[in-house]
Amino acid sequence: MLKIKNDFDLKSTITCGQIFRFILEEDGSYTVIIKDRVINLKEDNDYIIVESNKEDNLKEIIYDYFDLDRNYEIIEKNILKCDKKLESALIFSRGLKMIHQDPFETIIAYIISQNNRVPSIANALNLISLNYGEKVIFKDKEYYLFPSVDKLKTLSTLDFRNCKVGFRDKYLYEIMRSIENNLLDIESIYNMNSEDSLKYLIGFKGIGNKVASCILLFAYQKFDVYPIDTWVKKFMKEDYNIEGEQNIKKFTYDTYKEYSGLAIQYMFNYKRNKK
DNA sequence: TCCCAGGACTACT
DNA sequence: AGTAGTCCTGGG
Repeated sequence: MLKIKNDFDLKSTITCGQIFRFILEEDGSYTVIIKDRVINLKEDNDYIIVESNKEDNLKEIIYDYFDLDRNYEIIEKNILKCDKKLESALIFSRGLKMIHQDPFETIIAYIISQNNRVPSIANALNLISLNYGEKVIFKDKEYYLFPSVDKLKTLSTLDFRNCKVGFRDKYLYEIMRSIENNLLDIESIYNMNSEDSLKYLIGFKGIGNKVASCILLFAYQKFDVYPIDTWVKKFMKEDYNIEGEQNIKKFTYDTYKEYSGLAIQYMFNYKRNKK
């Protein structure tokens, strides 16, 4: 068991739409599956109690995944300096972290996310894990890890289809081929700038602008990249009177520079969740 | 039963 | 260069 103290808003971070596979337990705690283990996190006053089936390196894994070593206070100050109007969104979203997800799992998850709803996406990812991932028993319950690259390489288009991914089956099959013959080098994206990595990802079938942006923000921590959805459009229209994706991109990049993705995430969280 | 929402691809102008 | 039609699933 691990006890952490941080200005970390567990609920917002897990439920704000960055990840699809999490379980809200009856006691209000959250269970997530990270790398090779199942992890349960429970708020306890100023602390978060972390339990897992594997204790080794647990602190490192949690800090890396929830981005707890980054100084968000400085980022918030910088964003605020660029735009005073974001103050209420920043206060509302304090403690929201950008989850550092596994790139491979994120690529698969967001290809499935195209033209799809959150419950269906989660269902497909759970089926893929159930059918091809390793089983882990934790507190008498069964969980399934996300399958390895090598495991998913062995699947046919039909195998993917049977996991309820629909017409995206061929994209997933093709992306596994691209990984297999090194056309898609997952590690190399860490070393690319945002513009190049966006172009690189969009070059693969099944990955368009929105999916690529999600992958870069949520798995590669490229904070100047972000997806534009209806909530972002609504916020930009209502609060800044800006319309059109190009205009939104230009405005946010001019205003928030390298933290555009984070600023947008704070807006999104505020707009979607405030009463 | 039908209808709808949700991104990217393909095949058209 | 821009755009209508199409691909599936789950829920109303």
